[in-house]
Amino acid sequence: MAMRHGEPVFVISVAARLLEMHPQTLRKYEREGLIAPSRTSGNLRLYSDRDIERLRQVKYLVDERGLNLAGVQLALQLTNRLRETRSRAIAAARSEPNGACEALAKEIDAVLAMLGVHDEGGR
DNA sequence: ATTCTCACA
DNA sequence: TGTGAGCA
Repeated sequence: MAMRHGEPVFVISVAARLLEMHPQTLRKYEREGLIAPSRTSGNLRLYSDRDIERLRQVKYLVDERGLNLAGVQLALQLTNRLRETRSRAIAAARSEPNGACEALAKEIDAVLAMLGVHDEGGR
């Protein structure tokens, strides 16, 4: 009934309530380049469930780990590169007999977890 | 009723 | 950082 990912969207008040954050904070994060919600033709911000997950990660990094926004930016970049590297490791594991790539993927998952990525399916 | 941007202190 | 004006 609900497309499991990608597009369905929430206006800022709903997203803020879901995340227990203020709409103002969400706007600021966008200004700082941490998130890029889509917009309606009337310019209203629309947050997808992917955006919500990303925002959850940001919240974790800020509240639990004490990172400032520059730190979050870095963490987000590290997350992207780690995910890319992880998919390569998975692909390599499929063509290599030894379990080295599998182990590598596991290690990457552990690092992603440190960055606040509590994955759904992973990737 | 809500959200948006901009401006001011 | 927060609050309010004026708009869509």
